[in-house]
Amino acid sequence: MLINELSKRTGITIHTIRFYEKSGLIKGRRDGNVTSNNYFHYDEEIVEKLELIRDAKSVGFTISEISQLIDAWYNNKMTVVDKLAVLDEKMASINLRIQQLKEMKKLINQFRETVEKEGC
Amino acid sequence: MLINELSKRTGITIHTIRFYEKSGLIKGRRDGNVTSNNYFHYDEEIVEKLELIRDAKSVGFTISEISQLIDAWYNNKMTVVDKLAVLDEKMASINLRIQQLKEMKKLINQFRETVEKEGC
DNA sequence: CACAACATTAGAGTATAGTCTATACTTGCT
DNA sequence: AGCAAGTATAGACTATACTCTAATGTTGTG
Repeated sequence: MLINELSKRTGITIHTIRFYEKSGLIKGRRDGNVTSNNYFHYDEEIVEKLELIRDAKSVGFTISEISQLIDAWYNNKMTVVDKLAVLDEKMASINLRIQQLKEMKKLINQFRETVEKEGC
Repeated sequence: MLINELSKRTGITIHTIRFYEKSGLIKGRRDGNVTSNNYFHYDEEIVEKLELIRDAKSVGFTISEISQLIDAWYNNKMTVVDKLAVLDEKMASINLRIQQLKEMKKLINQFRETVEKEGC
């Protein structure tokens, strides 16, 4: 599929897709049979990657972290050990973030109680 | 205390403290008795606020969200109802984030299993 | 009183992550 | 053929959150 369809499939704008491509997160391929244009083609794997990017972004991962994650998942040049190391590292950072969020919840709950008392 | 001490107490650089001050998150007061300089003075409440800012930043809140949170907590002009609304909203966004992180964990675990299989 | 250390303001610079514009070429429909 | 819609590239622009520099004035210690 071409970029327009990819954009519609994923809900990510063409501009942002191009930005991700420039950033090295995804890579379209050119059709060797076609010489009249240099349009990029994208397959289902790219759709998957963009969905991963969206999910990873929503939890606060940076482009560079997502890049590592995509490498661990799709890059065949990486060894299994290296891939697992990346995945474990990301898992640890997610666990840390969950822990911090839970502490923030506690804090806000304390705030909340004080504010409620204040109201009486 | 002056900005240098505040910086040492909180571990936040003077530059960043000044940036937060310009952004309206904190506000030093000037000593009316002193006319020879216009140094800002900061009290324990400011230390608390900076700690809140650091915690809130670590879970991904933006300056503008943190600003709302500080208002809900310290601003006496806000009604209790408005304060609670802000706190509830922040709590909801934290819960959403935790949910998203848990889904990301699931995803990474799936990745992990596939990679491990691949290694055999 | 010299002078290092500290304070203030204004404004420039950096990094991240887009977002948009201009220019130019290609494709598909009539 | 004409023309709207799609595509590519380069580069400008924006927002957020710092980070740093320069200029200038103040304070405290030997």
